This record gives sequence, C-alpha cells and structure tokens, in this order.
Amino acid sequence: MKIGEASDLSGLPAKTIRYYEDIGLVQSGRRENGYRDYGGQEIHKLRFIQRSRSLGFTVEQCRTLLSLYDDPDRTSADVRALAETHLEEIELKIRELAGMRDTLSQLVETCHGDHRPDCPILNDLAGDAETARSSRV
Amino acid sequence: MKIGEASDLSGLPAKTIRYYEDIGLVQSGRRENGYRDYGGQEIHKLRFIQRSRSLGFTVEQCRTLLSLYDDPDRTSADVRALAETHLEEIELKIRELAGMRDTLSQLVETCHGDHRPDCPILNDLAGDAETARSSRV
DNA sequence: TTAAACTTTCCAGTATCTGGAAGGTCAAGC
DNA sequence: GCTTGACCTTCCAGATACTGGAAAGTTTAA
Repeated sequence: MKIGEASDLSGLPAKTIRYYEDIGLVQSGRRENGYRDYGGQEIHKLRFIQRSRSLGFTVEQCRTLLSLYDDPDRTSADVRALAETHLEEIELKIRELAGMRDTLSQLVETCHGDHRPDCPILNDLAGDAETARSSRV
Repeated sequence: MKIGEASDLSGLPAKTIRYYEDIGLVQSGRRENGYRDYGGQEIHKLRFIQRSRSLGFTVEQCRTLLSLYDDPDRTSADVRALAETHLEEIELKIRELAGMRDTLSQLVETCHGDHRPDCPILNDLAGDAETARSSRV
C-alpha cells in the first residue's frame, strides 16, 4: 500500500512516516515508480511507534523498544526498566507542572483582572514579594 | 557589572543572557573593551524573565509580560488573561501526562521484570490488547 | 485531455537554549 | 615583562520531533 493508506492505518501523518524512514526507524519498500510501499509488517511497526509515542516515549526510546520487541532473547526486565525510567520522568514533569499550576492559580486568583494597572501577578514576577503578598490578602 | 555577575544575580546562564539579547529581550550596554555591561535595571529584567520562565511562560509570553510591566496604562485584566491562558495550557499538559502515567504504571505493574522475554508492556505497544489484558490478570 | 489527488525530494523553520571553537582582555603572581 | 587562568567576545552547529512549503513527477477519474 502507499503512504497515504499507511498513514490512515497507523494514525501517523505521511510526513512523519517519511521522517521516521529518514532517521532509520521504519524502512519501506519502493515501487517501480518510486513510491514507498508498505505491508503488514511495516504498518505494525508504525502502529507500535504511534502507541509508544502517545505514551510519551522519545523517538530514541521507541527505537530501543522496537529492537527489544524484535529480539527473542530480550528480558522483560529490560523493557520494564526502560518503562520505569520513563515513568519517573513523567512523574517528575507532572510535579514540576503542578508546582507551576499551584503558584499560577494563586496569583490568578488574587489578581482583580479589571481595568486598573495594579497586578499581583506582575508584582510577583518582579520579585516584589511584599507587594505581591499584601495583594494576596 | 559584567555578564558573569549578572548571571549569578539573575540565576540565568551567561549563554542564556546572550541569547536573550540576541532575540531582543534584554539589551545591555557595552564597555570600551566590548564587554557587556549590566546595571540594576537589566538585572531586574533578567530576574523577571527567570521567574516567568520558571512558571512555564514561553519566551514570547515573557516578552509580553515585560511590556505589560513597563506599560503604566496596562490593565490587570490583560495580565490575568495571559496568566489564565497559560494556566489552562499547564493543566491540559498535566492531564495528558497523568493519562500516560496511569497507563504506564499499570503496564509496569503487570510486567514481571524478570529474565523471561514475555512482557505485557511490549504486548500493549504491539496492539495485542488480548495478550496484554490476559497478562494483566 | 485535463484536473484533482497523490506521490517524490529537499530545504527551512519551530522553541529554547547549549556546546564548542577561536580568539581578545584583564588581573595576579613570579 | 611575561605567563597563566579566568573571564569575555562572536559565530556555528546541534538537540527534539516534527511541520510547512516549493517544485516536480504519477496516477486516477471525469
């Protein structure tokens, strides 16, 4: 099948599929006219990558996951270690974002959001903790 | 003061300060020898940006925040709107990451992580929902 | 025959720095 | 006076993961 159908079946834009080929992630055959040609194997790989990416694995991690998948001598410990590392990164990221969210939502709450220029958000950003705090009362 | 001290006082790497100058975010004076020269105003701006970036605002949002800060005719509504937009983006990102975390932690839990190749994580990525599910019991 | 819908390659741009090379400046110590 | 080391300068390239667009070739349908 051509790249358009591969795109439909994998859920990946054609551009992205070509990009994955460029970086050596998923090869494809070629027809006589130069068009890429995909079969079940490739679609399976593409879907595997799509799913992995949707779970936040980096492209390089996808490469590793694919090679583990293809390796009959892999151990589930290897796979699990990779997933755990990634999970920890996600949890770290969530904590960082939650910190931002908490601070920001406090600031947004204390800001009147009216026509006047006085703004605790700007005061906080400016490091004017005192002004920011007093506005917060 | 020179860029090294500006870096210490602002918490930004010298490289980053130069970058911010490149993109027209914070200008600096120059000494006769060509070295950048910073005063209290610039340090204040750099700290403002550092704080804004630490709350996840993009560099372009920082540019807007700075111009609002410098504008005596701003309204707190404008600032608040920007912060709210950003807050919503953060909350969206958190929800996305939380979804990944939930799926991943389930997968990690069901994986034995031993020397054997059978792995529910890979089964899930491969779209083999049945195998993945049965391993999950 | 013609037009639409595909496909190809290649180049550039996004966001936010970061690393490194090659070289200039300055202050301290011998 | 000279060297050494810590600064500073500019400029170029790379990281991540695509995405947009141009120019051109191919196929399909009307």
